[in-house]
Amino acid sequence: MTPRLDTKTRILDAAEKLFGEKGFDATSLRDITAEADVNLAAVNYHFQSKDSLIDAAILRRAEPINSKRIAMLEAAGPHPTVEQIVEAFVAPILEHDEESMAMMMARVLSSPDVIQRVFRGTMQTLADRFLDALGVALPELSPRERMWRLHFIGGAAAHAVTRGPMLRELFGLDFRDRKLLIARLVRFAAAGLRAPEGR
Amino acid sequence: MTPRLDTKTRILDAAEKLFGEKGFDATSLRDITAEADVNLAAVNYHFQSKDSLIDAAILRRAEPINSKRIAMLEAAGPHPTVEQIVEAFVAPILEHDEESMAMMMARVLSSPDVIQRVFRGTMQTLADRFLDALGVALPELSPRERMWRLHFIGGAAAHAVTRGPMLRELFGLDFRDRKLLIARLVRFAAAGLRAPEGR
DNA sequence: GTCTATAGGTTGATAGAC
DNA sequence: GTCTATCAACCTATAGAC
Repeated sequence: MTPRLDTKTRILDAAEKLFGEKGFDATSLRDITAEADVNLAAVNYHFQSKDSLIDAAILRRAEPINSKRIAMLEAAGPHPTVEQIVEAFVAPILEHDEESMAMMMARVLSSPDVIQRVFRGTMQTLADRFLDALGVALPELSPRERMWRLHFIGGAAAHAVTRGPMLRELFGLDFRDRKLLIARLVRFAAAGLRAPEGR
Repeated sequence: MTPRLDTKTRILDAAEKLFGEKGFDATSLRDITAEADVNLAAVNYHFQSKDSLIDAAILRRAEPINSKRIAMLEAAGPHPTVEQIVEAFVAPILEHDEESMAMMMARVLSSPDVIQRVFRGTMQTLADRFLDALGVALPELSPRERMWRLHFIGGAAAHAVTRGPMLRELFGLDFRDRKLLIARLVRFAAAGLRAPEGR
């Protein structure tokens, strides 16, 4: 039998699942404690408030993901291709084992309020790192155009995750499709990045 | 002086604004009636429930937008270019006068629950229409690849809208930037659509 | 660390006077 | 059609026993 995880982890796991499924505002602490099979008061003991729990749930995943992004980018050497840059940017979100986590991250990307509270410094330095890499691979693009295109790619990735379950309902998709989806997105995004800037 | 709009319209306007800013779940009926300067009970008189109000607020905008999408696609003639198809798909969302509406639509796109309840038939027929047009312009792409790429573009458009206000904080953007943003997105997406499918 | 109990506030919805 | 007043249900957060 699997040992019962400690309360704090159980809460985080349940919160992540429900935040992804229903969103942050629609998920109550009671929903979470029921899912985690722990007492309501345990939430406020281990975390101080609902907002702190949201932050903790997000940061538990965002940190390793962003680390992996940087690692993949550096593993590609000093002159990564456009494809390598894009894959380092999107693969760590899309390939993760737990779908619940990807769903929660998609919620984050589409909630300006949460993003502003949690991501501020972290995301900015990450974006700068990738914008620099893009600047080397595609020196003919203006900085502003690079920024917009990186946002487009982030939006496409988030959307792919959010709509994933719905699309899986329509077509039967097996587990290998996650790698295939990454390949699709990389090809699409790399071609978009290479488009001439125009005017 | 501008005449006071009727109560039903005032409620819809206020709901749209707040839904876009805070999301559907985080916006209470009291928030809405305060913003609209109408009585709380008026919401349940004109609309039956909060869910019905959400549906009404979305459909008031979705219908004209989708009509305009189809109109732009048909205005491009029987053999529209890839650029014309993309522009017909994204411009009606991005170019609309009221930012509040664009924000609300972005919320819809990132809420699987709401999308499933409201859009089911409408969005499916719209997507089919654009997938057919893409099939003519890019016959070498498989139907499934076309579908994924259209989703990527929808996600990029939604993301561009959601992050718009935040980006506007960082750089000073004037009102002409909406057309420029559309041009950027069209160029990026058209190049992505033309990428070879691979394998 | 985990529980019960409850405070204190907000929510969506409605009944009924005007 | 619009208002006041109110209900029942829900929420987050905390105090205090074990």
